[in-house]
Amino acid sequence: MYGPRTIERTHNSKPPNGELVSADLSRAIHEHRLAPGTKLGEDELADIYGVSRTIIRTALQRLAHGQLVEIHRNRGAFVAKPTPKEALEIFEARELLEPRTAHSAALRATAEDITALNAHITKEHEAVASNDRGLALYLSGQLHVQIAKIAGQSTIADFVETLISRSSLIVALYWKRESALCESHAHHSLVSAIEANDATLAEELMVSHLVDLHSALDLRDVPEVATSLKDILG
Amino acid sequence: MYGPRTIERTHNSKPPNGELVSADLSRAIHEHRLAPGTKLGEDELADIYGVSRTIIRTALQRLAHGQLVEIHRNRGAFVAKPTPKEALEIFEARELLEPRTAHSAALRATAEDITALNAHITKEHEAVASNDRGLALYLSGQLHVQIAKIAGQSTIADFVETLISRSSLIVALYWKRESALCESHAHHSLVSAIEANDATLAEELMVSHLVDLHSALDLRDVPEVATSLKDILG
DNA sequence: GAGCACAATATTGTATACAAAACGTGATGC
DNA sequence: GCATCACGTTTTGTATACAATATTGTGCTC
Repeated sequence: MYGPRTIERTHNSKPPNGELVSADLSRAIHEHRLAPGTKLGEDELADIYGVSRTIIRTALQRLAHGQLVEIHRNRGAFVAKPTPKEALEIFEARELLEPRTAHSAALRATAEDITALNAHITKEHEAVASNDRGLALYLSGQLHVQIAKIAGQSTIADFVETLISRSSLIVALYWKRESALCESHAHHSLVSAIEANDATLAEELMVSHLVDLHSALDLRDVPEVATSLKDILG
Repeated sequence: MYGPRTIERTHNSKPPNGELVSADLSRAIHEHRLAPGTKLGEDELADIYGVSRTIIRTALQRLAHGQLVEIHRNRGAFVAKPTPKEALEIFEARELLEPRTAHSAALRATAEDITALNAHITKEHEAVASNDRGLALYLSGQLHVQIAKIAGQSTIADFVETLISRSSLIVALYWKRESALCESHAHHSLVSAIEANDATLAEELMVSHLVDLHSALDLRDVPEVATSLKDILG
């Protein structure tokens, strides 16, 4: 089992459009409520969100572009399942981009940025404390996104955002130790370095943090989590 | 004037789907047949391509995700018009990613890769010789994409691809000298370095090539190219 | 009973119909 | 003369209907 796989629409008064639906699905994937390989049927989603397939379709296409879902023609949409090779590439890309964003962020961070980062860390702690593994995972990724945005290079921040999203899938598939998110410490010292405007230290901490994450993956095994039998036996 | 703004569908037997339409539009933007700011009306495009608005819509959304077009809710889709700030960011991102791809490409290039690169260069020369500025521009960008793909990091290659696309818009808006594409030389020496597996040289050549391109832009002026009067006077 | 052909079903792809929002035009009032 | 408002037109947003393709189930043949 893999925990609840339900998607629930938040009870907003307004009918959701494609953007909202994709955001909601994206969040569900981040939080591991939707496992890699899960089929995302259009009619099913249309029922859940109370909209027509038109909306669902645009949402799925949006997610497909971010490579969070794979769309196979005439076969439907599935939560993406990065291969070990792709996983490796994604982490290599992160190791290329993120140290630089940490460096820039340390140089550019304003007082409000620092406040926001610390608030974020607090929320992370709360999520861990209340055993909400999904939320903790999501927030953990979002901290990296936030740092990239502070760096003030929105183009690269966008890239980092997609890498973080896909990393969530990778964690779902290849994470080694069940002990899991002991990374709060890393995040805390990273934010401290940014707060102190110590760019070099921030960069180094980011490198080692990413190496840590990377080394906590087991990319040698082919993952067969929650997939069709055909994939396993084929 | 800005050259012909027509979009023409290639006479293929099969009716085009969203992917084909977006590829066609993308190419038209690359080749500067569609200027930044041009409105892309759905009905108009549906007529041109002989499909329903459904297809056009998915194509436009796809392009919007790649930031080649901007979609304003209830107002329609327009060919994107990067600001000077965005243009700067895009070139900074290229300067971060592409030297590394050139380096890796030099190490990894196979005989077939080299053949393809040289064939590409030949096509570039032909385009320049036949005064097909649009095609020359397109091919010029594609060489960078090809190098990124040879580097074998598909994630980063995707990033480079979007950066190249957007660079085409930037050239349309901010290119300084009309003399233009004297870069054939740069491409030729770059490919030679890759062919010789000289990674360090390839990286250096890429850096200087990008600096060259970058310095050929005039990012201080706010561009008002081919826009509606309202934009200018608003 | 195994394998295959074919029909029934379900799901996606595309086109169209309808609703809502923005735009343009022209009349009206100051 | 200018601004403003109201109406009609145009264009986009959403839902639904229909077509095409894949999947599943059934029965036939060997």
